[in-house]
Amino acid sequence: MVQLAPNEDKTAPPKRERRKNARPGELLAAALDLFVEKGFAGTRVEEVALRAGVSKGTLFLYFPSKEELFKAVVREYIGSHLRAGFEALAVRQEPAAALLAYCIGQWWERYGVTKASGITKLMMSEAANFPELAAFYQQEVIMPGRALIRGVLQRGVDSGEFVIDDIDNAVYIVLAPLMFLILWRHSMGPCSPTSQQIDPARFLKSQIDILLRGVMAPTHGLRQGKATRQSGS
Amino acid sequence: MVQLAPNEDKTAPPKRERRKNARPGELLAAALDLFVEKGFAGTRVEEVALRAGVSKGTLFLYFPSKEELFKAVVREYIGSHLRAGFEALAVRQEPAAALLAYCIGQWWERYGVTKASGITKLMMSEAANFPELAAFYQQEVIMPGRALIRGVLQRGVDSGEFVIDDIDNAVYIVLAPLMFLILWRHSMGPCSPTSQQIDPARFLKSQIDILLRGVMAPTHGLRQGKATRQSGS
DNA sequence: TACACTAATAACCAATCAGTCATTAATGCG
DNA sequence: CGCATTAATGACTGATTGGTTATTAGTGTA
Repeated sequence: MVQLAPNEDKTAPPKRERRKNARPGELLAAALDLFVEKGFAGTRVEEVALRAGVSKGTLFLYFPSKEELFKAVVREYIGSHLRAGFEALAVRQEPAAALLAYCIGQWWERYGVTKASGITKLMMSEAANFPELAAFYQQEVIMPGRALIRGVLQRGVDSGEFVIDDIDNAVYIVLAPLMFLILWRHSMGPCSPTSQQIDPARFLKSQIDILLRGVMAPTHGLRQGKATRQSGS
Repeated sequence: MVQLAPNEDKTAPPKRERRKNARPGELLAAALDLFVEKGFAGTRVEEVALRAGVSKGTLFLYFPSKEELFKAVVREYIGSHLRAGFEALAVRQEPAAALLAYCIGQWWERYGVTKASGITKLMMSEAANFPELAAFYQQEVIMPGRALIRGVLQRGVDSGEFVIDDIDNAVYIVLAPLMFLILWRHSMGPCSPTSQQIDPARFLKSQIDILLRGVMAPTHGLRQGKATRQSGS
């Protein structure tokens, strides 16, 4: 994998490697790691560069500033999930309740549990200090995300499955537990005694059951008593 | 109000004032303002001192470090609310559902809408970067807060009003929308277009109605269809 | 092998900030 | 009034960090 340079016959890799097309991806991956771990302000660009195996100067060769580096991370690691969501909304034809459960499940499995979800926490944390980043995130993530959930709910209303007076508020009621879970996982969660840990799957299931009960039209089912109950220790 | 010093016959107040017992409170108030506005790491102690009308050196005369200053702010502005909560739990004898609604209402009116709630957002934001502060907050706020809500829910279970299998999870289901609301208000909220603003009262009412529906024992009422619906534009 | 091109580097700059300390000046007391 | 006490100051330190740039060294080509 590492080509031996003849400068020293040991296993020493060459000091400088020219890999112009590999650098951006490696820098983005390193930046994601560190932004999630330490926040935007708390991350030093030199550390990002070092983790990506280059010097600080090289980083600025590929991204003009720390802010642009962050924006690139968002585009790379969040944009794809949103696109997948809209794709699902377009092609899946199951009932709206199932679609909602599916979306939330996918959101958790493919985003919530990953490192990338730290970006959401980071934005909530630092939006006030970096208004330009906040505006970017608002435009690039929040508005599409809200539109996506709104689309799911609207479909349920149109088909008669759901009865929702105030869809805008309902969108937030869907979002709140998801945001809370992410926030918790990336902030106080790791500091909590293990006895008080949140079980994400159980928490989400409870919330979704309660939520669906609240929006399902009376004519539709979901009458199983198991809704918000689990047998748990 | 300002005593004229004879050094200049203008309205100039004396350059130095000795007010040993007033300083801590003024510093704490200034610190709350700035911590909430800019976060812990983002706040400069000199700025806190200046806002309190003293020099940086004076601040360190009363608080040995920035971290201790923050802890003092938490004790001053959050501790009191928790004590009030436990007091309410001890003396109020209404049904548990009403007590829960009362607590949440009070929490919002007396904490959520105030500047102090920014501390909660701040901790969620910066816990990862300041483990010592996180541990302090865990001990001083989260554990008592959780115990408080747990107490309310437990009373409902004991009296037969509520049926809750997994009380620990239920505590988080009560907490999540509250945390979300605070987080939103102090982070992305101010960046949102006015058309997409959250109406806190409506949001909370919706969530509580849904929640109560989920935990009320079948024999108990709460059968009014108005639960999660409002006539809204 | 010699050369041109440019990816990569590391030293450098200017700005920022938590915490210190010698100095200064209110204040209360005799 | 005059002095001792101590609250308050602000200049200073040392460490950190975003961003710049002159220099160095891989790489492909002839």
